[in-house]
Amino acid sequence: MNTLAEENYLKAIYKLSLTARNVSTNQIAAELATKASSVTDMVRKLADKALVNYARYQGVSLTKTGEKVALNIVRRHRLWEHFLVEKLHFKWHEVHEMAEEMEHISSTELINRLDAFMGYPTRDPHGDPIPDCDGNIKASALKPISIVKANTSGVISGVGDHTTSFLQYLEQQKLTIGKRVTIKEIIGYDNTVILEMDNKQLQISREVANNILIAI
Amino acid sequence: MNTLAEENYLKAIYKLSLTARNVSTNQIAAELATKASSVTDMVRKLADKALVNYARYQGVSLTKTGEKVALNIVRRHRLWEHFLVEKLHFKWHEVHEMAEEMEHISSTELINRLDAFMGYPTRDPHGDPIPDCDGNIKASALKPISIVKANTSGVISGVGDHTTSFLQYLEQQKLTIGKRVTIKEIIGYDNTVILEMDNKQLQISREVANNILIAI
DNA sequence: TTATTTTTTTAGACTTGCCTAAAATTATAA
DNA sequence: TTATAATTTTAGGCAAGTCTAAAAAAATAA
Ligand SMILES: [Mn+2]
Ligand SMILES: [Mn+2]
Ligand SMILES: [Mn+2]
Ligand SMILES: [Mn+2]
Repeated sequence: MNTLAEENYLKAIYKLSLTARNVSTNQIAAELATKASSVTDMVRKLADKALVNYARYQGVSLTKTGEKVALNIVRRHRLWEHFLVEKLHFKWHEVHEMAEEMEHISSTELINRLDAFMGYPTRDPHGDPIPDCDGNIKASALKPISIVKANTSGVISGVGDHTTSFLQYLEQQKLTIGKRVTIKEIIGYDNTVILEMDNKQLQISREVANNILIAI
Repeated sequence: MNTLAEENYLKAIYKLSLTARNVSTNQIAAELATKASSVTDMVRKLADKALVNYARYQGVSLTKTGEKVALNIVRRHRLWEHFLVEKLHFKWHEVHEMAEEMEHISSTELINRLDAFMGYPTRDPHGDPIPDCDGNIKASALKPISIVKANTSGVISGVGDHTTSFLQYLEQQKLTIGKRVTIKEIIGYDNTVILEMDNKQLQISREVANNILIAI
């Protein structure tokens, strides 16, 4: 149906569309580590296939069809990540690169059986919601720790940064999905956040607090 | 390391090498449903990478390195087939196409964990041996039913034809891996074989008998 | 052994996806 | 509002992998 390159572009456009209605050529190029001119070429092809809306110099958005395709790729990516962590016991920072390859395995039946095999998980190892087989996805109302008020308590439910180094740091600090934390104080000077977790206190930087998402 | 196309060529050459020392351009073209001229191009590239021995008009053979790479692809293919049947409950005739894609997932650690997850299986759903992580593979001494003498008994342990239609036919007849059969008689006229299995008699054609492999 | 057929390689071309450099357009600043 | 800067597109090109048609080599037949 769609080539590997096309799938990667659609997923990138989907991701960028979460924080912008119209995605720019340069944003896509940065996301995919490619050049703006390559993006222009590909976006034209995707527009010909009616997967994106595109007018030159105006940026790109997914069509309804394009969004469905993108959600399907996201579904595959996240289900494979879940499999790698839950069944093959990889750590949450180890799975993304493998899932980048596995998300392109095309069989729908395969992915639906994988879903069933794992008991229809709703979230991937990083807390991101897994779209169902019809492309429905739960928009989770999570907040970065950095913006909640002092004395608020919540459960770590997602991360805003998926890099290996960040995930490894969180794991080392035991700041993992499902942990309950209470924001005790935000220091005015540099926005350092003082947390309480497991009856112990710990401090995290503004940068880290920005990338830990909690459900209140 | 190697591209998807290169991997497919190496696997094809490996397969053809099981029944010929030097594989011809046309044989590879037929196996991969491509043209002889394309094969010549690719075989040159593989020779440059020291994965095959090649001299024009002389055919192709795998180098030691090339064989190791090929065995690794075969390992991945067969482990994924085993996963699809044993964990996701696909039928043995449904898994080959999916495994054709999955065999190209590159992580060695992934495949080793998958191997462990399934308890280090030694054979794929079609009875073919699975190479271990060092590329060691057991050459199985199986015989087609068509060449054994009357009153021989053996266990179905492999198939010589992996097409969907053949596998479906075998399943319908309950002629599956692990079943014990006794060859009662081979009719001289058209080489029809009369078998006994589960205390019942059944007849199979010479063609079918040729493609059922038994261990005696 | 020479002629014919088959196999394999070469030549030239096409598509996909990518690149650099230059031109066009849009955004920002003076 | 005009000049400058940033973004985006166009133009031209390259590598991988494929194809068709023609040439070369090898195998087979007369
Ligand atoms: Mn991921
Ligand atoms: Mn994820
Ligand atoms: Mn197979
Ligand atoms: Mn098999």
